[in-house]
Amino acid sequence: MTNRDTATLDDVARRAGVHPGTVSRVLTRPGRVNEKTAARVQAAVAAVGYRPNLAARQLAGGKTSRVAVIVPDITNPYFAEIVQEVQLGARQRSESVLVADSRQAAPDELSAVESLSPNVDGLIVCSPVAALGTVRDAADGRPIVYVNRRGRNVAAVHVDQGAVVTVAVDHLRSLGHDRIAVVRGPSAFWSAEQRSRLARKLGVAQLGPVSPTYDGGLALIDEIVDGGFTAVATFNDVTAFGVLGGAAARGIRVPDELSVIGSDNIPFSAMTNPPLTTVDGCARRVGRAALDLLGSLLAGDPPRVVVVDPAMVARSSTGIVS
Amino acid sequence: MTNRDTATLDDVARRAGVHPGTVSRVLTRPGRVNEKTAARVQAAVAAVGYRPNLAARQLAGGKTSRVAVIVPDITNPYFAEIVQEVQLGARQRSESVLVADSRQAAPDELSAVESLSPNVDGLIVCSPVAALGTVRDAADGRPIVYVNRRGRNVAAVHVDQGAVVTVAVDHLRSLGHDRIAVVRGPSAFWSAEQRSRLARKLGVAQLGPVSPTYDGGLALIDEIVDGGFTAVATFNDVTAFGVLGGAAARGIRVPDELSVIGSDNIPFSAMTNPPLTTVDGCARRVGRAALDLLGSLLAGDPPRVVVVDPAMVARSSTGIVS
DNA sequence: CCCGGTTTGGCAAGCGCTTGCCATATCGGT
DNA sequence: ACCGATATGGCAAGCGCTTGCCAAACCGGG
Repeated sequence: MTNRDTATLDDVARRAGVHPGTVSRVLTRPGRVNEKTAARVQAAVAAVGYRPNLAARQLAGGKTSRVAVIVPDITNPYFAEIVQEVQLGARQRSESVLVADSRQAAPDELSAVESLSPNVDGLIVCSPVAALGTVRDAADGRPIVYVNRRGRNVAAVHVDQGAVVTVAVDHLRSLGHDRIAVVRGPSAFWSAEQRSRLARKLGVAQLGPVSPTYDGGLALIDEIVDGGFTAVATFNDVTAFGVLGGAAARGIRVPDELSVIGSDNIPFSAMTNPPLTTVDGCARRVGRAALDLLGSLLAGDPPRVVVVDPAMVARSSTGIVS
Repeated sequence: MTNRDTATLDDVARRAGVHPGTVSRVLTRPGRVNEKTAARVQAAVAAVGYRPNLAARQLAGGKTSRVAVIVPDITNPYFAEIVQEVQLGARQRSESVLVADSRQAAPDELSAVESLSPNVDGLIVCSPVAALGTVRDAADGRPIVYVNRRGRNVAAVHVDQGAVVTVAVDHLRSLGHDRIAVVRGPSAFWSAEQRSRLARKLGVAQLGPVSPTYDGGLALIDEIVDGGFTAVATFNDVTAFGVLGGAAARGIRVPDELSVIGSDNIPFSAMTNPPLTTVDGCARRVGRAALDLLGSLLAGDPPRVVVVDPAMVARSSTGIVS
């Protein structure tokens, strides 16, 4: 039983004694209609409980009131937090969010962009691995905000990747470590490349690249031991968990014998044993900024880049060198 | 530049030498059109790269090719996995998924259902806390599949909550424990109530209820110690992490002095120290089943309930009683 | 060959909204 | 009072698609 009580523009118009077109203007073109009339219309809108039909609106005008978020892995809390934040912000603007999981595969990424684009006002693409040009083409003209990826003349919000490395290495050095290793992430990631460059500049040893997973970290332990490192900074928290696991399996005490520092500061990083020292990736701030940036793009502003500063979160997986 | 001038039904019709209405039928009413003509139309569709305009389709016919998933917390990997699985299945059916995070609050839950409903074919609502009647009303006639919540005459897929408790308690008893405590979840959750009932029936002590968070578990440690329990089964993995954390803080060795068993089997449960024994909530299976069930509802089938059996995942946070 | 029944495909009426184009009202200035 | 500029709101043409209705074509049996 479909009780389609959905009031239409015409209902509102009739009740307010104006033309439907006028109602439409009141709702979408502030200032275009006389204040007095507008008030009358608004009253009618409230009275009949009018809710615009998005499909009709999109058909006629092109506006969808929807945004898409594409993440490499929704199961990773870092991205889940971004999605959550975007969703929260979108709700405030009466927009809804479509999400797609690309499984870090360029083809999935592109097909997601391509199939979602026609039905959203804009997209937020997180840590894309596909070439930015192909993404843009797949988006069919819809504005895009990239997260943790930069490019020529594109809107983006990203954590300062150089600072991530600097902050971690500084922390470790201040603890007296000088046998420090930085773990490389998959080279398909822009962030991984940025960090690698900085590590090189800092003259810090690099391990990997390994896949940014638990197993990736686990597999690293031999290399760490063999290299005689006393501290290691991983690509992300999950990888750090792997290192922690590997250390535990080998009976290596953390932080006494090995200091481990992650990246992202996902909620779980505070729940491990020992709690993980990590560099906060500010997921919520990033998510919020991405949505705001998309909003400004939609408003016609030129592409901008927002850089957010990472912050050290010192917990118990790092300690003074023994 | 933009060769995406989106071919329309008319373009296809012209190219195939038929009426637009016929093309529409070929695309949406299998068998309604002569096979020969249909083939010609399909060829034309492929030739011009036709992609149906969802907005127009929804306006005219009501079908949206979209489903909504509402979760209490997308940041919890259990739900993230469900969303991921739904998204995966939806992609195969060329549907997209809208997600909303209700923050476990009934009002948010209802407003999400209400605002999403008009623009989706159906909804999957996970662990709702609101009264099912109000949810149904908010959905304005759209079919709903509930996850981990049962109700009279509604479609649902849920883990057998009784079995979750049974399986955990059996595991613990087989290890020799007889001072076992089961942690209650928030009574707003159907699953929490079901488990509580079973625990009572099994004659097992219950602790809490506590919020299903790390802090909730952390706070439990005193009660556990004071109660002299040698084993505790928590409401979910995150709560178990809290208990693990509390135990570590008090110098209580797990599993030697205390066995801890979680529930959900989120990926992180394998990454803790010690790795957490848990009852698998089969997120992916649940997500998949929910989407399939929604599909059958959409096809006109009557509401059905799918029960999935939980499975023990024995790891290292449980051991024989000392 | 004829006839009623069944396919098949054309036709056009919308679905609810936005927006360019106009006609009319309004208004300040002279 | 008169005039042009400007603010206001009506009008209707679609946006791309689905679908009920109907006519033409087709089928098999008598």
